[in-house]
Amino acid sequence: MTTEDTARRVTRRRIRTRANLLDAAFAVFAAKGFGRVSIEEVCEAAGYSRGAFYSNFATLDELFFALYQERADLIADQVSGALALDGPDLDVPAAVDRVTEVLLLDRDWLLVKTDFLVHAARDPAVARTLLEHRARLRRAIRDRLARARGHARLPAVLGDLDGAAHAVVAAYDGVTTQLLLDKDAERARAWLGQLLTALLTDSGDTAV
Amino acid sequence: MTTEDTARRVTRRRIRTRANLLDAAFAVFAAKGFGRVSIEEVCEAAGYSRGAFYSNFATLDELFFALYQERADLIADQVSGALALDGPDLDVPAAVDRVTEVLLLDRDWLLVKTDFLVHAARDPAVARTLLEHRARLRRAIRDRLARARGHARLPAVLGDLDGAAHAVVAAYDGVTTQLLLDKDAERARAWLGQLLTALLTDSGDTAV
DNA sequence: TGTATCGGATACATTCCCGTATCGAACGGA
DNA sequence: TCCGTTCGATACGGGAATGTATCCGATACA
Repeated sequence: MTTEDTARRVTRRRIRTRANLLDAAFAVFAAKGFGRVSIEEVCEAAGYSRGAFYSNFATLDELFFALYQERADLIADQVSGALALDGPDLDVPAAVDRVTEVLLLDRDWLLVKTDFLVHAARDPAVARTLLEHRARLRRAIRDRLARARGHARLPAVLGDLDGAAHAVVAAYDGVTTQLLLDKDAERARAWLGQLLTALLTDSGDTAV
Repeated sequence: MTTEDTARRVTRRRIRTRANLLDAAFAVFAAKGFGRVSIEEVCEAAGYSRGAFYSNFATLDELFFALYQERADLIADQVSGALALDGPDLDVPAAVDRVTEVLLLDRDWLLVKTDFLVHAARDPAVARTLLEHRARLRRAIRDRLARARGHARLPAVLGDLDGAAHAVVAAYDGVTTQLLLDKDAERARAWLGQLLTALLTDSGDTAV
């Protein structure tokens, strides 16, 4: 259990401290990579002593987990929101633009997210969490595609809607990898758009 | 400079030791992740003392770099070989099978490669090396596609052959990410096959 | 086979970081 | 305002990993 079961007066100060630690940790992780960061560095960046850290977290892993959870939830909401904006007809380029705004724009988040992936790849319990987040993302995409059906027929090879959603996520992951290396966000967005168009349309037309 | 300029008698023993250190490091990195591995652990796994390490490498980063370079070259050769097997007509499923055999089967390599990606994402010099390796991979793919042209028309959205090669690599990266999490290599291979079919064929037919 | 050089083991000093225990101050409720 | 609780700072001991300096056995070459 991460959270204590004993009932305690939860102070505002505590909440603020915790949030500050998480924010500082995000910045430090993004800059140096999770594997190269010490507890002390996080505390220093946040302006606290190690006592504050141990009062809020048991290990750096625990903090990292909480950090990921928090930010991933935030982003999942934003994506859902961005996908919900359209009416019943799916304007692929516009939707892709809005979504990539959320998903590809913040390089720091990509870095931290990839650190977390590496972490999860070696820890089944952590992997489960990440897989759930990805499933949530796919669900949002699938629902969006379902609403737009009739306008865009999917290529048969992808199978059903779940297959298409899977493909979208794979394309996102692939573009992310390249973006991490070349840092060219504009190109990445254009690329993702092309990939999705190629994947989601039957004929390869640029408009759906 | 990594290699010394001074001329020295290069002993066989040295070569063997270096290779042993690299092999041991690969295993340890795969198991624990680069960020969580100490120099001592590598030496212990290889059956040497730290003296041997410092005699061959200056830092753990340097070893990691050499390790990646070595293995990546090996794999690039294997991929090129696997792609060269076919005749002028491109049998997509067969080619994909042969290539994924190399690219997706060794989970340890995927883990280490992702560690290296994370590393490269924060170090431009390292990133350059990784980008070059990816460019080499794309070149092999592009050449293969070029040889097969006329049989398979590419979707217009991907642009030219380079675009198509880029898309193939992106698909590979995307599938890799998922594979790291669910460890289902069989599914990953099937998935990659579907994605490539969807990306590389104009009509979405399963055969080219 | 002899010998000069090389490679790796060992020992050491040092630095960094961790986790805990304790204490004073801030806080929230009455 | 007062008081009990909680939060975070400080101080401490300990462990682990680092990098270096030194030494001895292994190795290549005559």
